Amino acid sequence: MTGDIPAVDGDRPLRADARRNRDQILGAARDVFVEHGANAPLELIAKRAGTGIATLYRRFPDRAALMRAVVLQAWRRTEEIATSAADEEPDPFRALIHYMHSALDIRVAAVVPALLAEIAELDDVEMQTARGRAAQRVQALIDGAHRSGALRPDVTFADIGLLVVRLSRPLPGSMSRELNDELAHRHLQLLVHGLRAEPDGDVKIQGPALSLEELNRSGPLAPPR
Amino acid sequence: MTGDIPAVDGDRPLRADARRNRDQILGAARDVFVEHGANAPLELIAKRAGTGIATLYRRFPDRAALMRAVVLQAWRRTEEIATSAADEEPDPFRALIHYMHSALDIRVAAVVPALLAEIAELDDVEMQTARGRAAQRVQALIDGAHRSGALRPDVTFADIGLLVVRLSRPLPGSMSRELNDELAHRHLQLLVHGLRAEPDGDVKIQGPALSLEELNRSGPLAPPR
DNA sequence: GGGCAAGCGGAAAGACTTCCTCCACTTTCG
DNA sequence: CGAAAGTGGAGGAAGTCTTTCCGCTTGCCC
Repeated sequence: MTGDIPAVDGDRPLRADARRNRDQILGAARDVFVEHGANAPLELIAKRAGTGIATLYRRFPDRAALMRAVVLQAWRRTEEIATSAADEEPDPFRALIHYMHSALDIRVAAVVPALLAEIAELDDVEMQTARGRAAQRVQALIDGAHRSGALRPDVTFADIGLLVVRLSRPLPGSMSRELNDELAHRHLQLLVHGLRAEPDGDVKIQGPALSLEELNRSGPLAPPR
Repeated sequence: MTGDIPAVDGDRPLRADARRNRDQILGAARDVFVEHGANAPLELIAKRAGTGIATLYRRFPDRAALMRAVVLQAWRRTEEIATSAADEEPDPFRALIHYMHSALDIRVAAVVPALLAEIAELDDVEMQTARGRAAQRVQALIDGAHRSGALRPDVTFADIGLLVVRLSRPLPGSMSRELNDELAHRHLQLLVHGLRAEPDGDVKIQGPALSLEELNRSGPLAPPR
C-alpha cells in the first residue's frame, strides 16, 4: 500500500526532509479535500500536514497543481488495490468486494470526483494513462464477477464506482473518523447482501449497529457541543 | 405532499405574495444547502428563489433561522411520507422501501444532518416534537418490517437513516439533477436486492445502467465544460 | 377603485476569509 | 563545515459574504 509518487518534480530529486513534507502535504490534502470539499483553505492542509503554508506553495505552485497530484496518486493507488484484490482472492465476486472495501480505506472515490470537476486540464498524458490503467483493472474485476455469475448482470461499472463514492464520503455531522469508517464498511456489507432477510439464514453484518438513541448521541443528528 | 409550514411567523398572517416568496425561499434553501453545503451564500438562495436578498432577510433574520425552518419543514415532510407509505403499502417491507424512495425525492436526508451540525439550539420544543414524531413513524416502519421477517434483523434505525443520507446526497461532478435522482433510486434498488445475483432469477433493476464511457461523458469524472 | 400598510429589489458599506509572496533563519549532505 | 536547499509565518492584496437602507411596487380592505 505504498502508492508513492516519484520523488522528483521533474528534474532534481528532493532532499529527504522535503520529500517527507511533500508526502505529508499530499496525504493531508486528500483528507482535507474529502472532508471540506475542493475549495478548502490551503492553509488548513498545510497545518494538517504539520508544515508552513509556504512549503505547500513551494512544492505545488497553485491549487490546481496540488489537486492534480492528489488525483494522480489516487489513480495509482486504485490500480494497486485492484490488482492486489484480484491476486489475493481467487473467487471473482469476492475479489470485487475486497476491492471495494480497500477503496473505502484509501478514500479514493471520495476525493477524485470532487476534485476532477474543478480541474481544467485532464488531457495530459500522465493523468490519462494512470486513469486508464486503474479503470482497466477495475473493469476486469467486474467482468470477472459477471462471468462467474455471482454479480447481478445489470450492475455496471458506473454503479460500482458511484456506489463506492457514496459509501466513502464522510457522513455530515460530528461523528468521529473511526465511526465513519466503520459505518462505511458496514453499509458496504449491507449493499452486498441486500436489505432483505435471506431465507437460508443471514450472513452476520459487521460494524456498529446503532439505535436511534446511539445515533443521536454520537452521530450527525446529535445536538452539537 | 404539501408539508406546509404555517403561514404565520408568530403573529400576523403574511400577505399572499409574501407567503409565496417565503415558500419559494424555503424550497430554494433546501436545494442550495443540499448542493453547496450549509455555508452556501444566502444570495444564491435568494436568486434561486427568484427574490431579492432583502426579502430573504426580512423573513429569516439570520442564517440560523433559515436553517431551522428548513429542518423543521424536513421533519414534517418526513412524518408525512412515512405515514403515507405505511398507509399505502400493506406489506411492511415494501412500505419501508417505499418510504426510503420518497425520502430521496424530498431530499430530506441530504439536508438535515448537514444543517443540524451547524445549529446551536435544537432543544426548542417545536423542533423536538416534529423530530420525535417523524422518528417515531420511521421506527414503526422498521419495526413492522422486522416483525414480518422480511428485513434483515441486524439492520437498525441508524442504518436506514444513514443509508438514505448516502443515497440522497448529490454525487459530485457535473451531472444533471435528473440523472442524479435517477441514479439515487437505482442504487437504492441495488441496496435492497444486494449486489449478488439471485439464484432464482434477478429482479430487474430500473434506472440508467451507465458504462464507463457513458459515465465519463456525463458524469462526475467527465472533463468539464 | 382608491388609499395605504406591507412588501419588494438591489446597491453598497463593512466584516471576514483566503491567497500568495517575501525574507531571515534552519537543515541536509557532499 | 559550508553552500545549497529548504523552512515558517507575517501581512498586504484580492476576493467573498453579510446586512442594512431606501425609494418604488403590490395586495388588500373599505
